[in-house]
Amino acid sequence: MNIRDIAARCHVSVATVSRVLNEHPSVSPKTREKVLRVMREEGYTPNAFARGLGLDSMRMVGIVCADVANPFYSRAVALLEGSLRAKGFDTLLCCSGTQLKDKQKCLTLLLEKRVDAIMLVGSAFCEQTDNRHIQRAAEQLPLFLINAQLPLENVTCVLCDEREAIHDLVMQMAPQCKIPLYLHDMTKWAWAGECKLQGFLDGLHDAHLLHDADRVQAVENGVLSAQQCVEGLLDRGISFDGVIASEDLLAVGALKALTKHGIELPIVGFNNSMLCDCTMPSLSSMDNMLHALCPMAVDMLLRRLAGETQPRVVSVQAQLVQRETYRAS
Amino acid sequence: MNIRDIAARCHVSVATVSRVLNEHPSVSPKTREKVLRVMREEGYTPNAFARGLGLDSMRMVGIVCADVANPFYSRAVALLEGSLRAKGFDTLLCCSGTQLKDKQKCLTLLLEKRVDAIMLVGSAFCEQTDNRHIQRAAEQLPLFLINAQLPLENVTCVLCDEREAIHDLVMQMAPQCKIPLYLHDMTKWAWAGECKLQGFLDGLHDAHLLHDADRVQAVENGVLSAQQCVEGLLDRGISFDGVIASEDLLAVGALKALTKHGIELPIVGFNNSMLCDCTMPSLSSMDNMLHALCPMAVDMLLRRLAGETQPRVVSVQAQLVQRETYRAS
DNA sequence: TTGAAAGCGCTAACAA
DNA sequence: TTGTTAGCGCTTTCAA
Repeated sequence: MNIRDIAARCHVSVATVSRVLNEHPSVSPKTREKVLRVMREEGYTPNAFARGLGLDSMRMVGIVCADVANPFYSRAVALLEGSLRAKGFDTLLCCSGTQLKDKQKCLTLLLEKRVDAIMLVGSAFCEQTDNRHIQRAAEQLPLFLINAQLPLENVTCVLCDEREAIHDLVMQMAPQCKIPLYLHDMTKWAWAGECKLQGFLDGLHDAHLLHDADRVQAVENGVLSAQQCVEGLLDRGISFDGVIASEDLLAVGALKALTKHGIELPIVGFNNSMLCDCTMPSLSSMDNMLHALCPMAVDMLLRRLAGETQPRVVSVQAQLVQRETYRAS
Repeated sequence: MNIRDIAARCHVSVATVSRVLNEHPSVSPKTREKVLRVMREEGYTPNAFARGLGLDSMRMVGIVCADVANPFYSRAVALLEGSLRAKGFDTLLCCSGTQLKDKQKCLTLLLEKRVDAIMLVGSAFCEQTDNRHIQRAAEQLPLFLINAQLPLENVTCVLCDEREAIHDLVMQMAPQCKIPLYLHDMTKWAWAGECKLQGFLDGLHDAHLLHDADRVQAVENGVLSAQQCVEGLLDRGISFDGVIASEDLLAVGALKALTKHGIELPIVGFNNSMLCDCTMPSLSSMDNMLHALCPMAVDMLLRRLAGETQPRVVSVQAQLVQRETYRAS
């Protein structure tokens, strides 16, 4: 059932049917009613892509993340999808994994689908070496990086300043934590991970705290790994008086280790995930403001599609959400 | 840059370029090379939808869930997306929310996009009253329900038998739990919720356990709500000797309440989410086998697209994952 | 092995 | 207000 069938059944031209579809004003009410009625009767559904072909816009945005099963990404995807849908855009979702080759393939697929824009979620898309695939995509359409930064022409970055977040946190905790511990997720190199780590180091420096080899612990991204790490430190008598983690999951591991040893210390995680309310005591955490970043990115996209020029980088400040494991004094 | 441009630059016809694109054998190696080279030089990207228009398949599947920020749904979406991508299908993601009207709109949108199939994730899509929108969609294309069941023609259901899961769990726990408590998520009516609840009631009956008004507690979907509920019971001196929750989140709340009161009881959650490893003690939970369900659904979809007839309902058994809060004796 | 041309479903410019 | 028609980018049939 296509526009021609409807036109025939109504004894009008396809143009008239098309006008009805697009709510064009210059159709007589009578004709409009007839066309609408027949459409309803026949259960007609217009073909969005046939339309898109001519209009050169599929009203579709490609969202890419490494793995939408990861709560951080799924949150971002949910927020982006919602904002986009509200503006009449559909979401083509690609979980790319972390292999460069697969990420490249995702971008190619999206370009073939002629999406109106691409949003890459997470700093997994900042390669250390080769970012030409991103550059190439950005030459064809608006490309946004969510919570990541890349100095490429035509790439817009909307992110939370995580270096600053951790830096300020160290400073803020300094009165209570003279020898803080930083749990660094080393599962996979990531730009964001490096930023946070740098924030911690800068914080140590600016707060005039001791920086020795034990201050930063590299662990795998999992509760158990963090827990074992912290227990190991305790067993070896390595002292610390507070924990900052690059991920809530790691903070949970630290909390478990400390609780097991009957020790209570300030702990702050990162991402402000649902885990924070699940521990005892509940976990304080840095919120990277996805709920603000994502709608902002969509707004910027719309303006860009409308022809307005937009800033290349927008960065917002993280916010500490205080729960039981740490409160600023 | 389109197929005609490439054809012109190569001094061949568009048909030949098309054949190269589709790896059609009857193109001379020399011609093929030339065309491929020019494509590369010009950075040509074929338009997937122009292709789809003719072939009448967009190689795209619509996945709908109420909210992909919910870890249960995001896990399912991730698994489905991965399986689909492996078979060359892209995923159009729709987070529909729980309003009937929005769900209907999602289906309409997907039909307009001429997706090859639709997968509805979660029992939020089993309305109590009106499922005609699903029926209608299923008349146009293969439609799958993941972890939900609806007695509609042409609708394939792939799910975990959650009634049985809870039923068997009650039976299994009976030696240790004579007066189990069931935390029922009443945030929103859902078919799956009713199934689990029924499973609990059936379990009580078959295990010859007492069924009184206190056995089932309806709570909101959140840690705090469950925690307050259980604390309330404790305060009022209502006795129970084990907790089963319809969601891990609720189990966490129960665990918090009990821990706070220094009480240790068997607790089992549902979904086997990442929360289970985050509590102390770690949470035992029923796994509804999404990692099996989702690839299975995709397999069935492919067979169906290939013309094979498939069973209307496939149901798998849940699996208890034993951690510290409960082990079968 | 290659090319010409019809057709996929829709929009919009132009005519009437 | 309505109709005719030329695209949009690609595939495929039929001929050469």
